[in-house]
Amino acid sequence: MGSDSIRQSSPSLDLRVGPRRSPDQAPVGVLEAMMNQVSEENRRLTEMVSEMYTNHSALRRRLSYLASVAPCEKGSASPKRQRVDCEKHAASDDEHGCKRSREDAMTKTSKVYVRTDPSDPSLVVMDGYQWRKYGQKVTRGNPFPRAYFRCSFAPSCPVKKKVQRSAEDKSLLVVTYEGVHDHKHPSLDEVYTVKCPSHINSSAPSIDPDVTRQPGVDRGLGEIESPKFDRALVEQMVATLTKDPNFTAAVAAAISERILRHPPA
DNA sequence: CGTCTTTGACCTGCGC
DNA sequence: GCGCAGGTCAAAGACG
Ligand SMILES: [Zn+2]
Repeated sequence: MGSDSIRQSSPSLDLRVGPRRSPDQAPVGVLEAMMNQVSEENRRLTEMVSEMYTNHSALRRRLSYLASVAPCEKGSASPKRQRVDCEKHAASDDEHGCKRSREDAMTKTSKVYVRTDPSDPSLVVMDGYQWRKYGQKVTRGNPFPRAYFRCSFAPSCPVKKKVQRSAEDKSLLVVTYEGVHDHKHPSLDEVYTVKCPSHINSSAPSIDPDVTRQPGVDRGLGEIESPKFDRALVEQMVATLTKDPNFTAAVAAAISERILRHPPA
């Protein structure tokens, strides 16, 4: 739809001259315009994330209030460990006395639900981080195995996650994150902080738009940032991405990390 | 060849 | 102390 506008290459756009540029017929201005476009979308997505964070905080306050008014009780599957259902988003770990022996102060847990294809037996959730599986167990009360992952993006990162298909809803994956990453999100945060000055390396799975955002180089591209065009494109992107469970998982992971890093109140 | 997955063995906490 | 269940280790194999 709006992609027509991208293809219109304005000759006034190729201002930036990189150190190494392939002299083929590739419209550099168009590419930079697209990158600028993507960077703007990325900025909007960040705003969306922070907005979602705000909403989440409000919902959490409300949830804790409701929980304090009417303590949850829904005896369903297993008589013990049922409490976990009530404290699903508990970032504080001192209200229940279960397993806080090893690094108790540093382990913060969060639970994320990801909708996937029920026929897909893999427990891999693409949330942007890099995980290494180190175990799998069949647990009681659930015919589906639980997979154990460790963050392998940074060698010293203490974060672990458990992934298990819900016994009730086969299309639902329950992802339990434990700990806080000691590094940036490889596909979200890093995009906004890492500067890749001379060339674009494509090792990261994400887009890296900020090459055009360095101070002093991205002026003169403002005319492409038509707000109307942006809105249509972003809305289309959002509509597409929200259908993607992997994207949902990535956003959920990013939100969880933000909450864990900056807990409300 | 390095990295990741698989999987059985092992460790640990907890209830009885 | 024993048994059970959850969590982790590590050797072996797969994969690029
Ligand atoms: Zn990590």
